[in-house]
This record gives sequence, C-alpha cells and structure tokens, in this order.
Amino acid sequence: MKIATFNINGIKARAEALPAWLDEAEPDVVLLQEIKSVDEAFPRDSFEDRGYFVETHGQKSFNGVAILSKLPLEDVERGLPGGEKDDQARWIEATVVGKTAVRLCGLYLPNGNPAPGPKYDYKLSWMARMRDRAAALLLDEIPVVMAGDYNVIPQAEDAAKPEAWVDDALFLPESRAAFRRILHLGYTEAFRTREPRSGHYSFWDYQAGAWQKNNGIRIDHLLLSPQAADLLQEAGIDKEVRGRDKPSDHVPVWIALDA
DNA sequence: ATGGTGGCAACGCCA
Repeated sequence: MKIATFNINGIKARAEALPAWLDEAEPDVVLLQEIKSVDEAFPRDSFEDRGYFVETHGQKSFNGVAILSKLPLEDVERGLPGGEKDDQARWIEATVVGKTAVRLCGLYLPNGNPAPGPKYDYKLSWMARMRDRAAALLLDEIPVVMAGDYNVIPQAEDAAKPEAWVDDALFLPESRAAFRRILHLGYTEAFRTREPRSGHYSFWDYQAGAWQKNNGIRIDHLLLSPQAADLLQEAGIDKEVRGRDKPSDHVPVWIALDA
C-alpha cells in the first residue's frame, strides 16, 4: 500500500498539477494539506473519476485537510481531540483496510511564526494535544500512520541552510523537542530510516529562488506506530514535482507498506 | 536586502 502526504497549497490552484502527479505516482492513499477550501467546493469528481474515495475537513480560505483513497475509508473523524475552542481544520483520521487495517491521521501542524507570540503558543499547545492523541493511538497496537505537514525541521541536516532558521518557529529548540516527544512515544519517522539522511527536502519557498538554489527544508513527515514500522518497505520524496508548472511549494513524500 | 512570491478572496491575511 503506497501512502503519500502532499501539502498542495490550495486545491483550486492545483487543479492540473495534482491529478497529473496522481496518474503517474499511483498512490493508494493521499493525505492532503492546505486544501484552502470548504468541503462543498472541493472538486471531488476529479478524484472519484480516478477511483478515489474522498473525505475532506475544510474551512474557508485557510488550512483544510483531506484523504483520497482507492480503498474505502471507515470510521472517519474530523478535528484533533481536546480542541473545543479550536476552529482550524488541521486533522482528519480514517481507517483503510487492505491486507490489514491501517489507521490514517492526516495533519497540518500550525506554522507558529512569529515566535514568540500567540501563534507560537498555539503551535506548542496543538503539539501537546497531538502527543496525547498519538499516545492513545498506540494503545490499539495496530498499524498507525500519522502523516502531513509538521512544520518542524527535526534536525540541522534537514535544512540546506540551518543557520537561516535558528529563530524560526519551524526550527526552535522547543518545536523540535515537542516533535521528539511525539516520536519518542514509540513512533518511527519513515524517511529518516533511509541513507543518506542529509540533503533531502520537501519544501522550497517560492521566494528568492529557493528551488533553483536547492535551498530547501524537510518538514513533511510520516510517523509510523511499531506495527506500521514493521511493514515499511520503502520511503521516498517526489522532488521533481517542485520543478513543474504551477507547483505547490511542497512536494509529495510517500511510503510503501506491506499492508 | 525588513524585500522577495504565491493563494485566497476581496483590496489584507497567511505562509
């Protein structure tokens, strides 16, 4: 089962680039972030015509997550638990059943800039809530995949110019520590199991020729429960997507699971 | 170098 995460930066703006990538990469499951659309305006037909089931959790203008799956999705849940006052659409869960059942979590973690400030406080509180949900998911002892735009650069080797990010919410020590606290519950960050570990990125800013200079960062991650990590066959980043017409500033990151 | 680029949606906010 090929499972991908892709921050598309607007579903309407990616009306050509996203289907083109789906047709060539043929993922079984895609976790989308920043659909920037309400559910009613999401172009379901384009994906249903390609054989995908579609579940969305959108909002007007900003954020928004979705799941596309060639296998039916069950027990869909929208919103990260513990956020009664949180109206931002950043979390969706569903179960997909292939050879075995896999619990999928699609997430768009808050950016948090500028730091310090209320946006950074929101990022850290959201990560604390995510840690609670991640811990609860482990109790089921089933394959779990938590994938999305984490807005966290885990290590210096995950940035072309780490010195440029030292005061940024994506790379501050507190952000990285909160990421490790989730990881150390017992999750495996799939791409980090690959060698070499440096020089691989999933985001290049639109500004200042970041793509042309390969000035990227790796912030899109797939975290696997032990039962999912046991099934991991392959992990990759579809870097070339960034060089095409009308690209998102992120590219797809994917895994193959024996599931 | 306090700009630069892009999306959404409406002349500003977010990344």
